[in-house]
Amino acid sequence: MASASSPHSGSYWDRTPSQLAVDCWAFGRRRALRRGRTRCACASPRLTALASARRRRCGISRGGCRARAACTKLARNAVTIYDRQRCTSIHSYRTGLVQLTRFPDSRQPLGATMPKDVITTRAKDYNQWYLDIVREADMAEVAEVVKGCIVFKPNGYAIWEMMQRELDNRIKETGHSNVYFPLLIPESFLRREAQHVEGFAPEVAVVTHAGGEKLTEPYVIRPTSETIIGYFMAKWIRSYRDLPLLLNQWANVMRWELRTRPFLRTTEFLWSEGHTAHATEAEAERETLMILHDVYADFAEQVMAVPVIRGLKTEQEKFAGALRSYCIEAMMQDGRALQAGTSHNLGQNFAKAFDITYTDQNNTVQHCWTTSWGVSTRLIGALIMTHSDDEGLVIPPRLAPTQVVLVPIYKNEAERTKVREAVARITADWKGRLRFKIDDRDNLTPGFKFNEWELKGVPVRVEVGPKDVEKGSVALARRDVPGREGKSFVPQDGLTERIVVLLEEIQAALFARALAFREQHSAFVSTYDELKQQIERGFAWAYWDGNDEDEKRIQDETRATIRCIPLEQPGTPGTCVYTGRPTTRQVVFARAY
RNA sequence: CGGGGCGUGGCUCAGCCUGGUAGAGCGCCGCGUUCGGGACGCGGAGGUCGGAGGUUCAAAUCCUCUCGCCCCGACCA
Repeated sequence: MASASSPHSGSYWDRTPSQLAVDCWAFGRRRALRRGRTRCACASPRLTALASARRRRCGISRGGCRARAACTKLARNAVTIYDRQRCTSIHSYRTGLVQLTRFPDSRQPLGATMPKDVITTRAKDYNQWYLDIVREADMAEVAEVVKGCIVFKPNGYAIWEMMQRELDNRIKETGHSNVYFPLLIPESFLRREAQHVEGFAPEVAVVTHAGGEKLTEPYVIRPTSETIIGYFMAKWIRSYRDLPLLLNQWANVMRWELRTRPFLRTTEFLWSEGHTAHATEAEAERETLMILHDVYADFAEQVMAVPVIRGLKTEQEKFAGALRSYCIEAMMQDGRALQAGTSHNLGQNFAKAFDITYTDQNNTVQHCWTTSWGVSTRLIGALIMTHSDDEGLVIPPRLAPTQVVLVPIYKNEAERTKVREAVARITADWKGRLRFKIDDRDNLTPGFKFNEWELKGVPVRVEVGPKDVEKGSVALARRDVPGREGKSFVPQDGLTERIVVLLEEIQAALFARALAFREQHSAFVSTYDELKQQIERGFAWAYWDGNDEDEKRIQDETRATIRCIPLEQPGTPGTCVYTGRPTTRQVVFARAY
């Protein structure tokens, strides 16, 4: 990805809207202008070419212009420069010698704000598109004062609250209780489980001082809570009658990542972490899978409209300290995989490390079998990258904090009164049935509001203007079909019912679209060459009978990993894509976030 | 930790090479005209130029140190 660097470098210019690209600007300070010593500087080969053509037309010899008159003339044909983020003019002299005017073939008026282009298109730069959505939909802001952290702004946090609500319901319905454990964990706790410490040690933050003194034992800021919860479970569980112990915690955790991206990977993130203890392995396994299916996959597909593949992680990819890790994997619009949730059967590893034991019916002391599972604010990233488009965020109706926005339209006081009455009548029965907002800000034009709500992903927009008041109609626009195409005019009668139906229709359409995308970008591969090609497009399904080393080698060579061994297997025999050995097991390869 | 870039009104950035009055657009505030897909005019407020030293009659600009952020890589998923 090119970086937005100084205006003198090519990359900066290459990213400005093409037909507006700009050519050259006079620089130098006023004193220089007074002395007639202004130079014209040009950037990027294309712009240089444009500028020299213009210079020829203006009768200026090479090397920029020195004379005052020439400079004025040159500048008159120049255009202002637009900055990438706001696409606003960043440089125009209104005084002095330099009067910037329109570039002849530019269709945009100078200085006017430029719509569109505030979001980089997906085709141009997927990475930048993602960041643009996060910023323009006002979901989060990079907290530049705290490395790798973000501020969850109201629009982003509201989505998290919706996720919390839905997940919390499911977690409680399946018998779990919420608890809260300390943020700080004695460093020694982490070391008790060998694989666990190996997995997390490099990325924990450690508190060494407090109260003005060095601590005798440092605390780590929890990267996850298996250890401290394990410690307390050991105290709480005495007999089989205390089992199963089913806990969930809503918390923040910290993992010191080197490379971060809003929501997808941040130093601190919010999540739900479940921790349970059971009497038998079978029961723990049942719990692990139940969470995967009934809580995580169900939430992802039914609420987020994100189709997921449920699978088992390979040894390579499993949680540090787990017996087995299961996951749900989703496909983003660039064909890369995103792990949207994990559920681990921890076996007796933590039970042994923390001495979590119980006395069974036969008065024998046994180690418990524990599980843990989690989903995080990363889901917000999954949401964005699954449904959103070049116009902005798209939120599925069941998850949308605001499902419907109503924009009243009027020119004068008389119209305003009429429209307002109609709006009151129309929305009378919305309360309790729809999550809605009425955008009655009167310092903004309707057009601006349409775009803004589209940018923010509200699923349905209703417009009510004077014409609608006369005709008894409204304009109804659906976000999953952006722009004017998604707009239709419908009668006010029965509108509420119509919207309720439409919301479900949008929900289903989003899921169907995401599923179709995933299918189009998935393929079965039988050779290593095919595998290499397919992971450029999306998911590669393949027979697999390799070992850890084979897997690592593939990752080094292709940057792709085995995302999971899907739980649904075809069951038919085939040959391993890498080793050629016969097997019935298929896996999914992909590049991952 | 290596390589690169950047710190100037709320935001995005000019100005620095060649030292001499702090600039623009957007945003914000006020008034007026507008309002069915990103409106416009006029007026206004707003900046110890990241920090500390140094050079100089004079530093946003030159020198030294320092702090911070971003990008690419390494790491992680």
